[in-house]
Amino acid sequence: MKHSEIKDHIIKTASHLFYHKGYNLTGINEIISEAGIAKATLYNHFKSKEDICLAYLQYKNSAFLTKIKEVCASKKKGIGQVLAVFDFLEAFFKDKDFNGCWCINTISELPKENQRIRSEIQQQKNSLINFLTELVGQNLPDHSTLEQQKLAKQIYLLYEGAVAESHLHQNDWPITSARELCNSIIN
Amino acid sequence: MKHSEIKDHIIKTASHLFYHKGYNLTGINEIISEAGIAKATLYNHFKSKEDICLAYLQYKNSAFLTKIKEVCASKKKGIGQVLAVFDFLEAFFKDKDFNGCWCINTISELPKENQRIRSEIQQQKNSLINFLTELVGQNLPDHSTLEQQKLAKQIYLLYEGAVAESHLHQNDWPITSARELCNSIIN
Amino acid sequence: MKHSEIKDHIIKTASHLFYHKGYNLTGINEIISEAGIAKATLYNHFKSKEDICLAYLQYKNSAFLTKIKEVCASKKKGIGQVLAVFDFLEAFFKDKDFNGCWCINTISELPKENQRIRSEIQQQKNSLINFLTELVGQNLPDHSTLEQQKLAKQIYLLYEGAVAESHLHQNDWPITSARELCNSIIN
Amino acid sequence: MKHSEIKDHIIKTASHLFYHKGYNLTGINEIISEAGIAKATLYNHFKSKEDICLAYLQYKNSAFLTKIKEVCASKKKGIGQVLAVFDFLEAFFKDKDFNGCWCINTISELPKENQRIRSEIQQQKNSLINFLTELVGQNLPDHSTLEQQKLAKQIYLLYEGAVAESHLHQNDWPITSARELCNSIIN
DNA sequence: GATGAATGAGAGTTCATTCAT
DNA sequence: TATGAATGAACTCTCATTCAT
Repeated sequence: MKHSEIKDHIIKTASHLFYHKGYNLTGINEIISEAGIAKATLYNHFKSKEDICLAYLQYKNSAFLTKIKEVCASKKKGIGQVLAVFDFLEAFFKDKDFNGCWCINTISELPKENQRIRSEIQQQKNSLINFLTELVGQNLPDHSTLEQQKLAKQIYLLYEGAVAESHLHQNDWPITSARELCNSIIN
Repeated sequence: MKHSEIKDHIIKTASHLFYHKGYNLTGINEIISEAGIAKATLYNHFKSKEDICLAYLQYKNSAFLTKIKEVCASKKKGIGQVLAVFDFLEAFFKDKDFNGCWCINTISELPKENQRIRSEIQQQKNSLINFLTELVGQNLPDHSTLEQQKLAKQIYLLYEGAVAESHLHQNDWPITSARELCNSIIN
Repeated sequence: MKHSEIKDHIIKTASHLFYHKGYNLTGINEIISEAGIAKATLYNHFKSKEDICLAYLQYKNSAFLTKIKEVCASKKKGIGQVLAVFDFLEAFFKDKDFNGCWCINTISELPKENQRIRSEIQQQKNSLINFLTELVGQNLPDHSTLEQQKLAKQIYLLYEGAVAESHLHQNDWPITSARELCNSIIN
Repeated sequence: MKHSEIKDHIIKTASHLFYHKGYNLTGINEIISEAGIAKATLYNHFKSKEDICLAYLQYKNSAFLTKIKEVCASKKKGIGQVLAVFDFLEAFFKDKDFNGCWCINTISELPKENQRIRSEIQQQKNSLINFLTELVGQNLPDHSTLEQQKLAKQIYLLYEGAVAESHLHQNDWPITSARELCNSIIN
């Protein structure tokens, strides 16, 4: 395995564990034994557990953005492309891999002082808002830019609420509910 | 101090620490040193750390429900009483004690297997939905019962989203945004 | 309940726990909750856990001597009365309450320095040897006093081995085997 | 020090403490400070205290079997080789390291539920019975196989009784007594 | 005489990280 | 570069005993 392949392998292994068991509840030992590497090898690729956390967040977000954009693009232009974010979420929720939002999960586990992770998470959320703003811009051209921005934030709020609550209640009604509400404001 | 006073004292101390530092990052040692009691004293009052966690959640929720009901009741009957949940949240957010939702924070830190805490949290969220349903029922009597229930869930989603996102972004725009969206659907 | 009745109640409760769970593995809390008394009440009757241990040993030994003498006395005079110690043991072993020898069990759990308990146990064992010496003296009068003493000690050894090994192997072959060997030396 | 050397070092240190102070009365802290290693180092070599206990029992038994076989083999073939088990015991008793039987001592300290340790101990005892059966088979060839097995079990009982009682009474008369009785049944 | 709340000391175990090889 | 052994600090929890009431 090449150097970067090992790193990828570590990130994937750690991501699965962090996402499903939680950051603090996943030990370094678990990561290395799952990844089948030596402890020092892990520390050759990452300075600390926190660095792996950062890589985990980026890995998750990157895959997420790719997928959600894909799903939206697959729909016919117009309102449907906007509502597609909830179609994506519905599928995401039904996937056995679903365990809520990695950002929310992670931020809850870290001390307030940890600015490094916190700002990464804020950036990720901003990138989602940006995507939604573009999506609204492209598909609801009749609204003013200001209104588009306002709508994007509201959809973002609905999306975030739906992720968290479908996870918490283990039920997809929050997604349905958010979708309906979204539909009513973009018509 | 009487038995129950000590217990209350422990709950308050632990609650502050759990809420602000996180459950896993708060050690028993920190709780006892902050509370000024011996370790065994704590364990005379609580069987385990998890039991303290449960008491913490209940303490938080109880205070929360009291306060939000108070704020809503203080407004003039009608739409205002419904929107008041966001007034409450605005004040909550501005309080220096604000650190997001204790339920969301806590559930992120616990293993999936922990059904005891998870179901407490689900119950708390359901009690909020129930409150919102009553609130809508009393203040928006023109809607059908079914529509009232749907509205309550949507407001719940907006509220939850606003809590999480104002916390995450350290900014109150999500509250304002949720309030506006709420306003638009109840008019 | 009278003072001495409470004491008896504590001894019986503690004895059951000590005998079945072991001395160190039985906590004071377990004793009081099982006995239904307050912690300080226990300490009003016993200076320390060690004192309860002493009372436990004496309680066990006293009941044991009474019973074994009873069983032996119930047999027709002669060899049968001697072999009856193994009849007693057989019945003891089959009792669901059987958990080996309290003396051996207890001495294994205590530091060498604890002379108080150790000498109590040695006394108990000597009282058993004395009983066996009497038993042999009364039932095997053809042997010399010296031979009787030697026989008594050998029977004691066989008895002790049979108790320990039937307990360890959870099987009564050691009792049968000891009985046979005993039979062969007293004929 | 190599990995296995450290492990051996831990086993030896723990064995000495377990055997002389008892399993429950020996803390992990005592083992590590005596062994001069860090706590986590110990837990890198052993999963739990119970695992160290198992290694202790095996270490003791292995040394015991080696030694007793050696002593028996050193005698001239015949009755003497059988009686040699008590010669071994006599020497064992006189050794300042003598503290009774590790199996009996340990089993007394453990909860009934601990099948892992209990079965190890039963195995060890069975291996002793097997050795005695071989010994009798080789040195008392005139007896039938059945009689040999019966004899072996009786000698086992005598041996076990002698170990426990010499330890309890801190006197070697039980060994002498057992030896004589053994002598009388194999002639 | 009876209570139950409080305690200091210590239990076994796990953690992320480092370092010599 | 890759390793695995070693670590100090922290973890949750339990113990027998005491003391004010």
